[in-house]
Amino acid sequence: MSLPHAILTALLEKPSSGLELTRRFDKSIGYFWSATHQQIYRELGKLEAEGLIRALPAEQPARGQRKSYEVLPAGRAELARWTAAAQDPKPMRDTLLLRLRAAAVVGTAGIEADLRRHLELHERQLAEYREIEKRDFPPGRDSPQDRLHHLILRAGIDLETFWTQWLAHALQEFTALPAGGPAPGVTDGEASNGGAGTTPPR
Amino acid sequence: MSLPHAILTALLEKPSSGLELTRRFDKSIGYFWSATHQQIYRELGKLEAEGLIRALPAEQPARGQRKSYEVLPAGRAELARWTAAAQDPKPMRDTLLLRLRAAAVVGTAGIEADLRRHLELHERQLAEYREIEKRDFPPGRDSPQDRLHHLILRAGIDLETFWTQWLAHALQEFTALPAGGPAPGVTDGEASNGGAGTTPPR
DNA sequence: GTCCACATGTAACTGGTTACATGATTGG
DNA sequence: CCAATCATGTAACCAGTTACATGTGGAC
Repeated sequence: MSLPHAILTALLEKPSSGLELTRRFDKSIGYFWSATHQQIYRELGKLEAEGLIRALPAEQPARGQRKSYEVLPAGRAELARWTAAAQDPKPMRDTLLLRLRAAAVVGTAGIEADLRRHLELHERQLAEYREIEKRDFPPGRDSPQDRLHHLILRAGIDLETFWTQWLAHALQEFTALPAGGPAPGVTDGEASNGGAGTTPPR
Repeated sequence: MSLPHAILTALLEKPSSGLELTRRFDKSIGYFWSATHQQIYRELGKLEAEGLIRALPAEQPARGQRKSYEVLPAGRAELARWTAAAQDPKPMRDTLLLRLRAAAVVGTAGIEADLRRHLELHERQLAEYREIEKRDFPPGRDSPQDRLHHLILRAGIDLETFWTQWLAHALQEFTALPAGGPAPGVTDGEASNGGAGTTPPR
């Protein structure tokens, strides 16, 4: 139940149309809560039906016509309630770690290139965050809003820093590893054909 | 499409029944790819239908009777293919950061307690990881499998370290912040009732 | 024999993803 | 007036979640 609240936040920061929201979800809020335009339109419909937001007046006969929304008092109240409510952190889900675990069983062949690619992606993201920090948070400005936004950005920066460092370390480790084939030292009873492509992918 | 591969990995490490898998997904693999027993049974069914795994023989008339599975060559091949295939990292989704962003608009009242709680949870997880490291990775042992597993655990440790540090920093920042009410300096045109509870939660 | 823990499973729902459809506006 | 682009929307699907149902075997 987070998307509606992400939208409420975005709309409070600035009333917008569906497409404007979509664009803003490509950066800023989207850095930690992404959404596609289909999700956003669907959710805008629900929020309007529930009376948490309303379309800004300006006679719109629907399709092709831009429609902007603003948050109603009830929407602001709901957002405040949600923000203050206790929520458990979700258990993390990371495919890359899963793939490494799999590689320990079926062999590391092929995965190294993708680690390198991920490292590059994270480095790029980190650079982008640092750029934003330099641009939007020069020393001196520190209203409560600034401090909170900076704090959030810091989380992004530190996370990307973690990933780049860990991936660099992982790649280093890989060069020390024997080879790429099916993991030596691991055998299974009868089903051992070495992992060649016997079957079409699912 | 990661759950089936998580299961294949787990089954290659050790053939198991559905419930055994469920238990193993509460730790180990579950630390970075969690799953409930319903998901697991459903997926075991699919994997068997596709010929990637098979039930170990021992006449089982279904319900209430434990049924163990092992991976077939085709399953191992599919896992190797998936492991080596390039995959983009998923954009991250974090509710806590979203809530902070919302707090910058509707006020920080109430959120501090939950930050403190999260900090405690992450500290506990970190301690658990360190415990595992001490137990399972004493200096000296370093087969390729050990190195990979240790590398994965390291990711967990470093991630939890990041969260604990960031949360501690955030809480420090909070004590310096003015107060808890609706964010000062932010006003919106007409819909400003201060965020009091006008409406029942959705 | 009854109760409880173990083990497998079904059904309904929610949120996110992918593919596609349709109308309006604008530049050439 | 036609193509490209902007803008809103529908439909089908898939993965994960929640709640519940059913059978087995052992402890008492």
